[in-house]
Parts: sequence; C-alpha cells; structure tokens
Amino acid sequence: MAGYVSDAVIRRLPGYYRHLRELEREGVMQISSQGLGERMCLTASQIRQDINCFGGFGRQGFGYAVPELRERIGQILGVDKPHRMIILGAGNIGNAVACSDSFPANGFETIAIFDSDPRKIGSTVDALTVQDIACLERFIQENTVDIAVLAIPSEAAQALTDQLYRCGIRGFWNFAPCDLKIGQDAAVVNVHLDEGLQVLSFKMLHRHE
Amino acid sequence: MAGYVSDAVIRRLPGYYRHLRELEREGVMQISSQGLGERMCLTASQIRQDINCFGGFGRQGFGYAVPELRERIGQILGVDKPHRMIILGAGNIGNAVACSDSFPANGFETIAIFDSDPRKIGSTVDALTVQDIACLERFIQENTVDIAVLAIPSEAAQALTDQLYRCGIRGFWNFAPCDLKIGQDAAVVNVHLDEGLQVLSFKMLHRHE
DNA sequence: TAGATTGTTAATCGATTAACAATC
DNA sequence: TAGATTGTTAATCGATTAACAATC
Repeated sequence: MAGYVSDAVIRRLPGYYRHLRELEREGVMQISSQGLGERMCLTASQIRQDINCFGGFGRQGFGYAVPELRERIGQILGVDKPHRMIILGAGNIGNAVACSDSFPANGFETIAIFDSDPRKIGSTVDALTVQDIACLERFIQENTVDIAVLAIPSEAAQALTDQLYRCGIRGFWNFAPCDLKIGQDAAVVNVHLDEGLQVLSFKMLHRHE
Repeated sequence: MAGYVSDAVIRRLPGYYRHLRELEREGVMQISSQGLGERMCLTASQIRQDINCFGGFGRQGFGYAVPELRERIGQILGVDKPHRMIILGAGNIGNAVACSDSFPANGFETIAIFDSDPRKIGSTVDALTVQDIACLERFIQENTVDIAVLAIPSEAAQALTDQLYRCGIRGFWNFAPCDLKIGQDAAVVNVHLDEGLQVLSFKMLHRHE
C-alpha cells in the first residue's frame, strides 16, 4: 500500500488526522482538497500528493469522505490500535505524562512508571505506584510494553535505552536533551523542549528581518 | 549579518549549540566541519553552508574555534540574554514547565503562573503562587514578559492568545493541540506532544518497509 | 612553502506546485 | 451530458551535496 513515504509527509499526517476529526465533529461529511487545503494552510496539490502516498481515497468530482479518510489516516498512523507505555523517570516530565488524560484518550496508556530515587519509589503518581528501576526488566518480561518514555537526565539516557532495546522495546519517546544511538529497527521521536525554546528565542530576535 | 535563513537551518541551530557546548565541556578547543559533521551526523558541506548563513566564523586550514563558535551561535539564537516567561494554565504541563530547573538554567525564567480554576488559584507551584487569570493584563503591564507558555485546553487557546497579543506579548510557546492565528510579528513554537506520539506510532508500524 | 580546511559556486537531489487527462 | 475534482505527470523551487579556488 505505502511505498516510500518522506519524513515531510509523515510529519503532516497528525495534522490531517486532527483536522479531519474536527471536521467530523462539526458534521462536515465531505471535503475537497481545495477546502481542506484552505483550512490547513496547505495547497490543494500537496494534499492530493500526500494522500495518494497511501492510495486513492477520493472520488473525482466529489472530493473526500471525511469519516472514511479520517479512519484510513488513523489506520495509517496506527492510532486505531492501543499503545502501552512505560515511563522512565518520575520527575516533572514523567509525572506530567503519567497524569495527562489526553494521551490515554488517544490510545496511549501509561501502564507503569519507574525511578531510581528511593525517595520516589513507592509514591503514587496518578493511579500508578512508582516502581524501582531495578524491577524494569522483569516488568517488561511479564507485561506487553510498546513504548518507553524517557523522562530522565541525559547522562542516564543512553545506557537505559540500550537496556530497554535489549529487552525488546522498539518505540522510544525521548524527552532527554540528547541524541540516542540505537538499532535501525527501533523508532525514536525526540521531544527537545529546550531546543524549541531556543528556536522561539531566535524567531523573536530575527522576526523583523 | 544574517540574510534569509531557511527554517531547516533554524531548526538545526540548537543542535549546533548543544554539541558545541558538549565539546567545550570536553575541553575540545577547535574542530573542523568534518569533525563536527561526524559528531552530529551531518555532512561537512552542510555544516559549512549553515554556519556561513551568519558569517565566516572559521579559519582556512584550521577549522572553527569551539568556544567562539558556541558563543556566536548563542548570540544568533538569542540565548545569551535572559527571557522571562509566564505560564497560562496550572495543569500537568504548566506545572512541569514551572518546576523544571533546566529552563531557568538556560536563561528561560518563569516569573508567574496563571489559572482560571478557583481551586488552583492561590496554591503554590515551585516557588510561585498560582494567580487568577483575571489579573493577567495588569501583571503584564507591571512586569516585563517575553514569552507566554500556553498550557491550557485548545478551546481557550485562541481567545487567550488574542488577549496576550493585544497586551504586547510576541513570543508564544504553545502546548495546546491546535494552530494559533496570530499577527505576523509574533513568533510561535508549537509543542504538539500528541502529534509526536502519532508519528512514533506510524514509525513503529511501518519501520520494516 | 606545503597541507589542511574554509567559503562559495555549481551540480544534484528531493519536495512542492502546476497542469491536465481521467472520471465520478 | 456538463461540471467538478481527483490522481498523476511535468515543471519549479529550494535544500543538500560536491567541487574547488582562496587562504590560513
């Protein structure tokens, strides 16, 4: 179905999914590439190109059926199936991810949270008890885990990533401000919050040029 | 000094800054585009092109002086000067940003946090007291605020952004899962965590293709 | 001076946009 | 059928890579 899909297209997919869900909620049942483009600030041409990476979901003279296209893109993204996450690090970020209800609402459920700090182990975060990171490997053996959320300091990130990879984890959501070296069969998404702030600083400084 | 700089280059700048800081910490005083490229998984050619957007910081036959280049990129990013942030929304994300000490360590200081929920107003987050969002405009008039951190639900984001813009705020770090419409002279960086998770889901699903 | 490496121009590659035949 | 809009090919644009003269 999908041949090679460029990173540029992949990064736009969640935007399509979000806008189509909004349209669905608004009761809009069909939309042309033109109409969707205006809404998303993309050209109609780009929208047709993007969607056709995955097959011809439209009908000539009509456009796209909103609920169908939303569903197909959901399947392409893999968000039609649930994902089980464990959080490494019960600091500010780890806690925020654990407590958020927008992730489980979108099918990403946190099933455990780990830390190495004895003062944190045993405390509760949302409905979860912080577990000792020494129990990590056993937990992974006994439970299905799709995604590891790295919410730990940079210094610990690479060693922990290696350990998780050895345990079979292939999805990493990395909040540590570092790059991870990992096997090609693993998927990594970095959330470098500090870099986002620096880009914001740059844009503010140079916005009149 | 800097003519037009593409978004692709801007997004790489924080990576340069981070790697140069690391090199400095390791005591490396000079580096060639080749050496930096290997470290950052970029081509030497791209590194020279990127750096030359901002002027000739290198020396032929020698390479780049690490501390000097780090400092210049810091200036280009604007992170040599402090930034003052206010957080809108004392939920999970707002609290995590307020409590993090990595942002102030990099010159991004949170000076206030606001919420509209009476149960949250008056409570303390880190060293700050959650203020009533009704007091927002007065606070901005009486204090220097560079950046607004939007850590509120999507429904409230646009109206609040409009209000902040009218009060003169021109830097927005948006955690709400929506696009903001705003004047061209404002700078916005979106942190769409849910979209990152969806990209991760996609990559995991399609990683063998 | 000789060697190394930049700054910069030219070539290539990939992504976006435009155009239009196919078709609902 | 006529009008609208897709799917797809061709043209354009921009970003990355290669090459090399300039020069430290």
